[in-house]
Amino acid sequence: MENWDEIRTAFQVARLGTVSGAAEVLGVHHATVIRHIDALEKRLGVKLFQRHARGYTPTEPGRDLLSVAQTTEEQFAHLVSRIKGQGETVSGELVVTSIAGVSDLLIPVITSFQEKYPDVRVRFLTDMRVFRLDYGEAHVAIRAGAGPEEPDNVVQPLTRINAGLYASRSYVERFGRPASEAEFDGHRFVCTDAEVTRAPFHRWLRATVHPDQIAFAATEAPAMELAIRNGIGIGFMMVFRAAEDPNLVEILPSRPDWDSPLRIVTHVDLHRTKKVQAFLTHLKESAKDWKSCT
Amino acid sequence: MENWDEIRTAFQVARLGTVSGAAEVLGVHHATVIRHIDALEKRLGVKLFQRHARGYTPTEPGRDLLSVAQTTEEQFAHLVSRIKGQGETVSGELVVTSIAGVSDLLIPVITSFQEKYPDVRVRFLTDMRVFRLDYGEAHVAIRAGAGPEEPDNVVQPLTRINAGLYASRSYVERFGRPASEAEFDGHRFVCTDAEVTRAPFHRWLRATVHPDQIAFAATEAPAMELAIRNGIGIGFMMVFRAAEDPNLVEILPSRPDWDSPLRIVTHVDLHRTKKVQAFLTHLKESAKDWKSCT
DNA sequence: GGGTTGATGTGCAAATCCGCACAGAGCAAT
DNA sequence: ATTGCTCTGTGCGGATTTGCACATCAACCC
Repeated sequence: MENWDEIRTAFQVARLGTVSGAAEVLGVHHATVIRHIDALEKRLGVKLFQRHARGYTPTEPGRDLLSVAQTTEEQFAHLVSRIKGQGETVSGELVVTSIAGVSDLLIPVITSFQEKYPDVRVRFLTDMRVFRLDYGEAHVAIRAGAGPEEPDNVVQPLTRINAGLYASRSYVERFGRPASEAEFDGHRFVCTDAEVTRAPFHRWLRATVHPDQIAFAATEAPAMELAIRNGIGIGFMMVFRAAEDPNLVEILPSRPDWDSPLRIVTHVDLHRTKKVQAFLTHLKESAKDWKSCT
Repeated sequence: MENWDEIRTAFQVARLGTVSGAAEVLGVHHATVIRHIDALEKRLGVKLFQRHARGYTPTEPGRDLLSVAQTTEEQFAHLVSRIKGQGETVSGELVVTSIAGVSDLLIPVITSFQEKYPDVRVRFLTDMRVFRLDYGEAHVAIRAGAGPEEPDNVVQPLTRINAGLYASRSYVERFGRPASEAEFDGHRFVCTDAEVTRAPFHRWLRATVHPDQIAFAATEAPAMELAIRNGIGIGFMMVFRAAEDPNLVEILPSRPDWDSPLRIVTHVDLHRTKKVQAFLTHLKESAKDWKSCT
């Protein structure tokens, strides 16, 4: 069955009983209605209406079409009200993606967001690969650094995430605590295994220490953290994570060039919706509290 | 929601994920599909798809539209198969109308027709007024005489229905039995009360006997029959009805100009359908058996 | 890395569709 | 009976829609 518009026209004719009435409701000329009916009947090979001077009386197939199209119209009306309504209400699905390193920060934000908007079903995705917003894979992405972005993505700065150079107490007791970069000789370090990294502190560490001093390298941040906590070597950790562990010692004072900017990235089409906007404001509000722990 | 065709276009795009694929399925150019989507989104004020170089990914409203339109397409497909199928099968409703006088003949025909086609639900209407086939009031009408018909009605002769002049035995015992029209003086007659009647035998009776001889007049045939049976006077009855009553005496031999032709009338649009054709052949077949009792 | 494939997006011409005007016909009421 | 109103039906001019061609871009394969 092709041409749903003709079904809609026939539906109004069957409902109202006259071509003129249907034309008025549909907002078209009555000649158009006649032509739609003629075309539809010709394709079906069945008369849908008995024509007479007082109007069109639906035949049995016409009454069948009437009842089917009646429910169709109601379904479409519900669909439109849902679609138009959901552009203004905060409900449905919200897909958030981020680098794994900040999931500890985001989970409380998402939790409180869900408490504020119970109708929202949040999916939180973390993966090695970068999710593509223009493929509809996520509504909001939290990314680090100043990498390139798609042209249709709107980028907003969120906060700066501070990294610090830490070692465990057991490491310090065994190897001592260097007072500055000059005393790094003979020390062991923990670094990322990835050849290319956008994290500025890792680039700094690579440039500062000799490759032989890298005692442990891993691709994932949790493994590196565990290595530092177990005393394998000195390495970078998020300040807010290290603060929770009294067994860690800050080796050098924090430096601004170790900071990594966090960006909020959304697709331009989704950025305007109330749902995304609600999450963005909630996220930025929550980020103010992060300052205290970074 | 106006313009159901655009919903259908959006449905195919959401289902297939690409504009090109939807265009091929719909049998239109892909530019048309793009314009339909653009127009629909513009009117809804909501993006239904995320556009990217590999195709269109439906957003949450787009997926909602997909599921709604999916069921719509199935409903329409079922509707079309029902409509196209019912033009070829004998099922559904069949409305038959006739003058009240021949209902005794038609009821057995309808009964055997229903036994032959159990899926058919027959409505048999008899009324004083003439039902209008072009208003869709009935599929088949059985009418008497050669009255005028609507231009779109197709007329077929069914049979000739014979009327005879009868009186009850009690009347004959009391008033005698006229051997011919010449001996009608002093006799009492039963006739229709309607000023205009299409029945030829009633016109003949009006023209033959003096109005004062009409002892009983009624608008409905059963009343006249009862009057004849009760001996009020001489009157016309259908031969097939009088044959059942041994208490009736035929006054004059049947004459051809008393016959009334029965016509089958159908609307041209409905005449082609299998359902109507099945009833017509069944009716004509049954009418052959009537000859024996007329 | 370059060619190829298959996708989206846009200007322009053609075809289709729509609206207007008018004719025809039936019903109702005066 | 006649007038008036309403509804269907059709030819024609115009406007919207469609199709075509081409540009562009991303992904894939050799």
